[in-house]
Amino acid sequence: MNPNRPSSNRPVYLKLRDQIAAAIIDGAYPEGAMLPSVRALAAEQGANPLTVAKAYQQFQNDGLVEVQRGVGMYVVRGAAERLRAAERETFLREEWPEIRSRMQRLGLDPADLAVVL
Amino acid sequence: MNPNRPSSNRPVYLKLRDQIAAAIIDGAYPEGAMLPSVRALAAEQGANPLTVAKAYQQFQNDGLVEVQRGVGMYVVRGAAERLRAAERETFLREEWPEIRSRMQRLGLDPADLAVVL
DNA sequence: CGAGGTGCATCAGTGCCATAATACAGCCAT
DNA sequence: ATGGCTGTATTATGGCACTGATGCACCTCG
Repeated sequence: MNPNRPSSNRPVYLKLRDQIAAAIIDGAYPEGAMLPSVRALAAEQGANPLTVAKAYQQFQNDGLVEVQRGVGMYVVRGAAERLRAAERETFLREEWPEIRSRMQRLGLDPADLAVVL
Repeated sequence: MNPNRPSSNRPVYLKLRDQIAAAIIDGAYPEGAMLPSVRALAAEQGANPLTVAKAYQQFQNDGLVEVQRGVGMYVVRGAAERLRAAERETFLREEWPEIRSRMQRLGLDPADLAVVL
């Protein structure tokens, strides 16, 4: 009834990007470590290597990942914290206001749902 | 830096749909009242009439709006509450879990942000 | 010097979205 | 009845995002 913002029909490269970002923040990809190669991650996720590359792209643009051509991509020092700070900033500025007003309209209170975990 | 879920580059017909839904829930389009005509709303919003029609489409499919051919479209009795209930349901089931875990990863607590209004 | 692993550029295909130009069917007030 | 308002169906078109297949440039290791 409501085709709103389901993560399902979201572009694959964005889902991958979120997933990788989460892995970096959580330390699943530690700083200094090498990321899975585009082909490896593509095979694992059942996606196209180029789609994975597109997901990786932003991280190197933002300087969170260092590319050694012919070798691989490595997580830069301080990437986790920088990434978290940046994501937090944009979340609060662009996403939360809409979510907040939307919940308000629906008669929901974030404080009540906070405990649900 | 983060092209995540900006309402900006969302399809027009979906933005219109959300906007109309909000107007119904808030009572800006009271029950029994006639909605703006496709052409009128299109002109006002600078969109194409067919795009507006596409936005209206779902509401009649869901029986929240009644069409009187040659006259206009009217908000059905009980539409506001039914709409709110449906949106609340899908929000809690599909959107909130992701938001919740995302905030958790970023070190944010919904309860803290609730007061900000 | 190859072999096999990297990332990356190029080109092509597909589908959704939005717009446009008409045209039609129904209702209503003048 | 006629003009003017409703929603709707049709067809075509341009743009853009997403995905995909292929091949090339680069590096490391044995």
